Amino acid sequence: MKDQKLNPAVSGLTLTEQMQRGQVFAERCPSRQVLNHVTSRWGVLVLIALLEGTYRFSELRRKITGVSERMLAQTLQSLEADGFVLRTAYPVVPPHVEYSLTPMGEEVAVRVRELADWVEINLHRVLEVQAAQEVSA
Amino acid sequence: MKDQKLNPAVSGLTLTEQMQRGQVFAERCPSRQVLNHVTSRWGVLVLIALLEGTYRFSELRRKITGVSERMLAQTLQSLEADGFVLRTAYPVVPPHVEYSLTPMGEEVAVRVRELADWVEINLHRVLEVQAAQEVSA
DNA sequence: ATTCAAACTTACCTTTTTGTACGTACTTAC
DNA sequence: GTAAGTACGTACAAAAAGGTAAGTTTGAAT
Repeated sequence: MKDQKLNPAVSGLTLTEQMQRGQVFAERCPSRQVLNHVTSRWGVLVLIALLEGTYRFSELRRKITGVSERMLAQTLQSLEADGFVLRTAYPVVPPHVEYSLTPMGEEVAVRVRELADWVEINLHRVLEVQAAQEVSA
Repeated sequence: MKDQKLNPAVSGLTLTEQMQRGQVFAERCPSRQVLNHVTSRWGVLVLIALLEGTYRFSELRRKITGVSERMLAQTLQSLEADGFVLRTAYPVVPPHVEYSLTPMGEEVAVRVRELADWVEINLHRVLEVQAAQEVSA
């Protein structure tokens, strides 16, 4: 009931949400780990890529410039373990494996993409700040 | 005009945004670095914390359980360099320094918090998936 | 006189993450 | 018959991130 004491941007959360909120600040909360998976260097890019549709392993590798096979495999596995990515393997030779988002994966990916979009769109503002600080430094 | 070919979640972007989109997939794009700053282990937590208001260094340290002084200082510096965090030092002894979000910082932080909120609120779903996979593994 | 507190910085060391290179199994292309 | 493509696993090495502990500065409290 003392919601108004908080920053206005914080209001709009239900009581349940309020109670859940703040757990990330706790050291041992598993939410930190899940968050680390989706915000990991390659996790972010994989999620955004898969929002566009289904991709094969090597297609993803070509799309996400700079990932090693090892890292891509590892990232996909952790996202699969969290239930964000669906792996479909067709038992043919050469192997054919498709990756897509689960419904839950889409939900996170949308948020991740919004963040990435903001960064891309506002990148020039950040670069301006950085440039301005170099001068005054 | 062929927006409909894309995943519906992707539409709603302007042409300019469409053109900017995809730069993150390029290896050397600076947006990747900025993204790494805000999605870094401690960066996420600092941004969310500062959405609640202004904090002093040691207050942040107590709030974000598990950060070392070294990491907190480093994180704050990179966020300041990107123009997301405003550092205000009062020349008194002992030192008094306040950290808050710049307008630009609030914009990112809101997105970061939405992502973190989703994770916290849906954590149980993730844990259920993880538990189910352990059985079948 | 000694301790404490703030907000760091620095040196040193450990842990985690990431990359490189190679191996695998099988088939198609040259 | 040799190379290439597919989707990885694995060993080793380098790089990056992170932690620990100590030092700094100055005034106020004990």
